[in-house]
Amino acid sequence: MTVRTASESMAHKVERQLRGDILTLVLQPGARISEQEIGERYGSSRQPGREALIALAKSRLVEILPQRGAVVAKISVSKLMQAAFIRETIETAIVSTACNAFHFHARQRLDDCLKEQARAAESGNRAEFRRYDDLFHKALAEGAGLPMAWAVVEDLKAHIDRACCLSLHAPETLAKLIEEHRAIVAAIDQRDETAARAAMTAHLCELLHDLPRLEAEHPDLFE
Amino acid sequence: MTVRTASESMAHKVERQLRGDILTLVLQPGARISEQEIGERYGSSRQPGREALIALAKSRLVEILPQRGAVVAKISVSKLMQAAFIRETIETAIVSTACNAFHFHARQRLDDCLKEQARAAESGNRAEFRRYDDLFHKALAEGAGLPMAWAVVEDLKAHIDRACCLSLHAPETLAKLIEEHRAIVAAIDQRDETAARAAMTAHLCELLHDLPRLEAEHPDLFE
DNA sequence: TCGTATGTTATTGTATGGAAGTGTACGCAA
DNA sequence: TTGCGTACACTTCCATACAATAACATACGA
Repeated sequence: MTVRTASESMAHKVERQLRGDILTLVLQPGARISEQEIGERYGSSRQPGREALIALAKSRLVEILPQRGAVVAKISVSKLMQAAFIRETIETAIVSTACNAFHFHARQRLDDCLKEQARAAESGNRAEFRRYDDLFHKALAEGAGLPMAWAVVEDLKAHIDRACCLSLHAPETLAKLIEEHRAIVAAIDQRDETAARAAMTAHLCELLHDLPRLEAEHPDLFE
Repeated sequence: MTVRTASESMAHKVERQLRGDILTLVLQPGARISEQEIGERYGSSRQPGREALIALAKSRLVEILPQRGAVVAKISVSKLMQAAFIRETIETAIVSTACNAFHFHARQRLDDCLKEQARAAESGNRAEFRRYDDLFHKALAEGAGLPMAWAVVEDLKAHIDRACCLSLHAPETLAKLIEEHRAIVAAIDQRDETAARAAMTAHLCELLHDLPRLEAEHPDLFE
């Protein structure tokens, strides 16, 4: 037990896997989880499980009830709307900045992401699609010289992602998302701040359309 | 040992105190700290010390060197500038929102903060002044219906605060800060978004003037 | 029946032992 | 002197033992 793979600590591994299972709704909102249980689930003792829970509680993905246990946080419309608002605020500022100065090597990464994302969309690999979606937004932030901004957004995004997981996007929706990414890149290349901000806003709004329907269909997963 | 005071766990207490000592430069940037040492310093065993270090590493206030120890993060101009940028982005969005709708009970809190802050400024109590400064910004966010936004800003603010701690403000500077707060409130009362955003931007820029001087005077505290 | 007291169980919170990793000092040979 | 190898000290990281606490069930008395 506890054979550490090269560089990643057990605690970090448990945290990463637990976060993944929560974000993909493998662990459903409202589920009770204990440190012990989490440790066993991912092949460790209580201690790494405990650290994972504390870490995820900081992102508000789990709620720790003192002396009693923890539960996977339910999807909160309020938290989701706030996260979406803050995300839009930050990401529009990112693309604004990107229009004025963009690091060369990050520009290349944007194209790579677009390509890989298109491939994932074709093969219907949603996990891969999402991964490159994240990498795209990360590359935008880094290109604008604002890596911390992505760290903030990534944390907020968790609350949005679980809702996204409920609304299974059709292939044409995936294609549309890629097109929106292209529009953002085009606006940055032309240094057109107004267009870039508008493109980013449109891109992020995409996700909120279905929210009322989702809540109606899955009332038990919402707060 | 380990007598828990009602509701706060030892781990949480150690984290709070350690954060305080780092933000006020009692623990200087660059200082090496171990779990053991932190535990002893605040009267606990290694475990709460460890949890505190992990928590503060998440806010990037300490850097954990795997298998080796931890150091108080040096003040990074890059992180500081990014934090300031993101903070300004979020807080201007907050006051924009506040102009369109502001919760009544939070409005009262704003006035309370202004009053208490003025009192702290007169008596020269800087810690108290800061505390009400935070509460003011928090009340703004909550009044706008965006408590999560404050949570994000509060975390980012840490990087800015340490630099602020270096530049000892004169009493007239404190008065000026309060005046800026008043201007923000006035703009919100008049529902003047443009003025509110401008007032907030001016208020936050205040802090960055001294930065080059500070870095020159304390090169060892910077990255 | 209702409310209170008590015991049981599950869980966290804390302390501590031990394994493994990292850097350093030292000795020794070339 | 320089380079190398070994031993050592220090630290994290994980596992586990123990204490404290909250919730629940159950028993008891009014």
